[in-house]
Amino acid sequence: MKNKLILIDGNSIAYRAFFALPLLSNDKGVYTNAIYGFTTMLLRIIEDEKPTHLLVAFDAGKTTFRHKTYKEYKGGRQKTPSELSEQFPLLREMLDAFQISHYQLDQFEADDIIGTLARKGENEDLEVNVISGDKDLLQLISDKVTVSMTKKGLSEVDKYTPSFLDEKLEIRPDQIIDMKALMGDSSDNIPGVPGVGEKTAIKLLKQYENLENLYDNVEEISAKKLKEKLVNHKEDAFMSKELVTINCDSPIEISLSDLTYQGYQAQKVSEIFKELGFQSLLNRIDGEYTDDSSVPIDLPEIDVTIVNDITKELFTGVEAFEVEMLDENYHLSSIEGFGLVNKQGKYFIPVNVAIESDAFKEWAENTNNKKWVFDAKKVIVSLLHKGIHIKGIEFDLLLASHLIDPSENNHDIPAISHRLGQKGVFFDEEVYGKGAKRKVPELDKLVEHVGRKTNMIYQLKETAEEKLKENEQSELLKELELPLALILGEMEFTGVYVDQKRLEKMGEDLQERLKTIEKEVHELAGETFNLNSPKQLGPILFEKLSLPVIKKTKTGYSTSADILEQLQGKHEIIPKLLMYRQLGKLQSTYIEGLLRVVHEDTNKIHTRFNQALTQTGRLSSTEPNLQNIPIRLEEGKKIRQAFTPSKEGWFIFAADYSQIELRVLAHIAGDEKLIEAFNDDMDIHTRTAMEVFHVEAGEITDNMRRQAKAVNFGIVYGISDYGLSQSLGITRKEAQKFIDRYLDSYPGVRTYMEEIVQDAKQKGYVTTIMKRRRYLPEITSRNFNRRSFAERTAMNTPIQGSAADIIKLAMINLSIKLKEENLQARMLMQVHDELILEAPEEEIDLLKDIVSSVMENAIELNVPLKVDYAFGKTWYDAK
DNA sequence: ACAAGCACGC
DNA sequence: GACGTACGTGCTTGTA
Repeated sequence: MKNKLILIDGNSIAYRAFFALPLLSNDKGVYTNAIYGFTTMLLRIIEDEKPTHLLVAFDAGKTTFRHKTYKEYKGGRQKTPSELSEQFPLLREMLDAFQISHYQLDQFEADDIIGTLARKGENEDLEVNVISGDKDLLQLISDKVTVSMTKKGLSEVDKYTPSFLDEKLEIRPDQIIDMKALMGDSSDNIPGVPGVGEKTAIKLLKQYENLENLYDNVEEISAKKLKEKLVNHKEDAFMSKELVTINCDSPIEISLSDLTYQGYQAQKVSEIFKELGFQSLLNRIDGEYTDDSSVPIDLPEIDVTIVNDITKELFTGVEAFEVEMLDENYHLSSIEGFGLVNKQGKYFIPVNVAIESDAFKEWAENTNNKKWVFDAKKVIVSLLHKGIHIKGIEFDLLLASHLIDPSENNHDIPAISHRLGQKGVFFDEEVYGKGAKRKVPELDKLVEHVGRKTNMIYQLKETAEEKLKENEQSELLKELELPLALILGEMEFTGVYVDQKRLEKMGEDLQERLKTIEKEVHELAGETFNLNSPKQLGPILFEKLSLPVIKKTKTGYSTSADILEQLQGKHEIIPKLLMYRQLGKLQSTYIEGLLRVVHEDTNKIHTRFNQALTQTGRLSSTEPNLQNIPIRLEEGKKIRQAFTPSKEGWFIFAADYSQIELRVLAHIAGDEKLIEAFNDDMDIHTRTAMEVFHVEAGEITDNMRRQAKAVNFGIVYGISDYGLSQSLGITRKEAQKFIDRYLDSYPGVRTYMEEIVQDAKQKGYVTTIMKRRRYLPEITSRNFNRRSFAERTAMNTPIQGSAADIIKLAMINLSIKLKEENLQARMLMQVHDELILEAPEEEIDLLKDIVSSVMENAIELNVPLKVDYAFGKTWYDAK
């Protein structure tokens, strides 16, 4: 049998594994996902490919010989996340256990090591296979060298041979470097020729073979723009070619004979698997060494007592408390048990023991008993479902973690504890399994897990509070987010009544109209197809009906609404498709979707507001999302007729802030003109139009106001010139001109924008009025796009985040006021800048005053806050 | 189970 | 025909 050499691009595969897998960690809190992914791949290679020679090559360090050619090589790259870099030493240990050679070489990259050894192997007549996710390596392909390219994830690879490459890209292996030289590579910061992408590069190479010949004949290129760019960036192109060319003659100190692979020692490998917690991989190892006494977990022991009888003595007045559920939706999920940790011990309380106990209820409902929890709102709501009104929550680890750094997207107890430097808790997934396999484990496992989690809350409270104190955010948690959690919990528990009959009736009407339109579209198309499938629709529009292609997506033709709108008038199928889309959305998301989440027992919708998710401090809403119920188009707005008060004779009352973000901007920026505009209570879009177009109020056309509105919108949401150009259907240059003129008109805003970016660069973060924080590490990136995005975020987050702070303050004050006034009125929903309540008729007049004054006075700014309100028999009518 | 494409709100 | 473009949630298709 022929000898087989496998060369693995270590960095590339580790990166892929890291991003493809969830952030797993073992019982000691060490992250293991990249190692796990890497190892499964190794096992598969060893089993399936049976290599005789094997090597894993790594990149050496920061600088390489390529940096001499180009200082900016790989510039602007995001730093390797620490969660990944900490896995590399362990990965090397793993390779040692497998007795697999691994190698790195100062000043050279893994690519060069692989290239050099691939050529050597080829010369010795070995069958060579390179494994990587980096397309640059395709240049090594030959009759004897194949390259396996990981696709999404790790389990799938494309095996590139010369013929496969020809089939895919229609070029030869040696042309890869010419292609890359023309295209550039933004991830490695290789410039290439701007405006040339894969398609153009290949077209050029088909005609001219290589870069040198292309430039010898550049004069004959007819496309003017393209030729100009090629000529202007000739140097870049040749330098890029040099950069992407793999050095196949690197000064390596190892030879092929060092790479011989003779199998691994099962014992060593299984030891390291156990250390890393790779239970599932243990039985994939050959050899006699197996240890079937279930693997002991060497987390420090934890002693959790199961409580079967609750007495007052169980409580000390300060305890960590946890409600354990397997389903995210705490309105529906059953409770598996409660965790309780105090200075006396760690306890697990079975559900019935707790809720049938008077002592438990007394403890929970007494505000003097302080509770430290994870996700206060979940605790509040799940106990409300059991008739218990828990009070005295003075710390929430989830909310604290989100305030400390909202960009962390994992706020599980294990993830937080890892960040705060504590170990000793499992991920839910490790204990419960995932997907369809998720289930409640045996009691002792459950008890231990709940005990560990609750203990972690107990342990981490101080550390988290110290961090908050450092950031001056203690008040933000205690006075804003925690009280808000209680209010949101009550809103969710109260729920919103929906008129199901009305929804069903609307659904039936829609169904008929959809069917009619579908038939008409099929007739116009001359065939039946699935209207909901862009994949099927694309070819019909752009091939069969020959409509002009405006935009393509990765997988085919774009058929999005803005594209279809541009095709209006070209074919009578277009308006029908747009109507079908509009009605189909209503039917699936808002009629069927809402009906699906109505609770049987209450006939109401009980959303969940996520208080610890967004980067700016806004809330979000799920199951259902009550923050995106249609309003713009009349057809969709009718959905709101199904949202009605829950009691006879009551009304829906809705109040919204007028232009709160722009008012906040006026305040923060201290811009005189903008402040004046709001003091005079002017129509802000008209005012902006006057400033931007230098005309008097009377001369403003509808179109000017529309454009000014889009610019204001852009300022509020931090969109780019590109974003503005899209929303106005103008060029990017024109959009940029609008932005410039806006900033000329409001010089205070310009100064603010400049200063906040500088400030963010210096501090690394921006803050809101209430000291909410958002870190912007990419603001110093050398990558233009990343940096620009961070800059816009720096400008926008204080505006949007402060607006979010203000409405939260208003909700807290309103809740207090409603109680003081002994009103039955109650809040039901929050939609970023508006509050929706329900109230008995006799309270409406009072509410007009109370709600608007509480909202307007939530905070003192140097511009007035303005609130509009309305009420009606349904949400639709409250307009 | 997951990605892609699309569409709704602020 | 470039690369990526405010924030979210949730639907349907299509492939694994």
